[in-house]
Amino acid sequence: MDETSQKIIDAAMTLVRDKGYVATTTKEIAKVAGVNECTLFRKFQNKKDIVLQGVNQAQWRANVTPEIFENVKWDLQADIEMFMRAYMDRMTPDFVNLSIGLRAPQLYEETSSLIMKVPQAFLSSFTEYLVKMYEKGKIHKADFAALAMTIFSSTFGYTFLKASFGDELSKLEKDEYIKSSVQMFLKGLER
Amino acid sequence: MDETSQKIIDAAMTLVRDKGYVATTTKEIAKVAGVNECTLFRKFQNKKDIVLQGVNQAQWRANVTPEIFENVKWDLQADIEMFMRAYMDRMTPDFVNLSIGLRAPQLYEETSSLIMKVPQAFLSSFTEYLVKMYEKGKIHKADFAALAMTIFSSTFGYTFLKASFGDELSKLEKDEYIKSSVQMFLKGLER
DNA sequence: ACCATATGCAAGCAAGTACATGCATGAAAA
DNA sequence: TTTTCATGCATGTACTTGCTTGCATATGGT
Repeated sequence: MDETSQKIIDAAMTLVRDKGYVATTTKEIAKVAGVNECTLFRKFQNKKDIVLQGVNQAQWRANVTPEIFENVKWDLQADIEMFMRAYMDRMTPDFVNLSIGLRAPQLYEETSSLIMKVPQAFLSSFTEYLVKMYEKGKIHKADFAALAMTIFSSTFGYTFLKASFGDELSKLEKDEYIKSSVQMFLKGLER
Repeated sequence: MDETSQKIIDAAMTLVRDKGYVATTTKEIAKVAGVNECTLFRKFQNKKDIVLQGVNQAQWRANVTPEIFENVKWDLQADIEMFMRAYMDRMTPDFVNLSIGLRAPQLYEETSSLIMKVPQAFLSSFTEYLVKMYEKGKIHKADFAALAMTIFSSTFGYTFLKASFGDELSKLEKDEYIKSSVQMFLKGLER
């Protein structure tokens, strides 16, 4: 990837994040990238191509993969905190807004599976973790997929609400939120 | 509000929900409403005006207000279930998608406070409820604003994820989700 | 010195977009 | 019956949008 193409992709992704795919014009992409508009079409087939190449770059993805949950300590409190923090550290407001900016009918088909990968990675890793904790006798029997969904939803929900409304909805800091949530989850899980 | 204007608003809101504000054209609004395009501009100042009048109509809002939480039973399990169900019944996938469709730079300033009202209503009502439950000696002392945020986030998160990905992310039904979540929340709250 | 390549610049094009207007028509109110 | 009003229809306007093209210039490799 040459420097010019990268500048174009970065400009496009930034704009999509800030105003959405449809509202992002090729003219503005060129301006932000500091290149002439026709250069866009020499480097890429069309506007959509720019964004699709962007979403396939590591730096324009929230890097939430099953691997980041590898070093679990088999301590419920520490591990749930780690899971939540791992998600929140990677899924920054920028990535939340980018995911929403990509929600255009013209793109949805090609990006939705990619966008879904992050929640999927979290959910399956966490469900697996709970099952193993049960096998170790550390938590009592329950519907682990459902509990994983609850804990993920609350993590996702907080992240999304913060990205959308900032401190206007809740002034609660990430660390406080995690701590207080985990306290409640713990008692519902421990045997 | 005459019938024609209402048809125009309904068409506009439906399209904004399905493809977003910027991608929604006046031509298509007219087509879906079954009127001539120029009629739009006889009834409304401009495209934005149509949508703004729409968001100010009750039927285009998820009717989540503090009043819906009035008939609490002061029974933790029943009440949390009621709170979650009340939100989910009103905040349908259609409303979730509409909220996202309204996220356009041209509209954001005038609609964000309206969109935020629903989470605000839920959060403040639920925090208030927890405080009263504490005063009644039914739950132990905790950071009630934080706990309310956790429970709301998980409710919001599930609703949003379902609206976005349907059953592809989780096949969990609403009722199962509520039941399983509340079980976990309960043990973390009860004294 | 020569040449390939990348880019800027200017112009343009076809389609689309929000919005406007003058006139005809039909239905309802007077 | 006459008048008023809402609407359709056709046409138009000013502007934007994605995308293209031909030519000039600069840069760096050989």
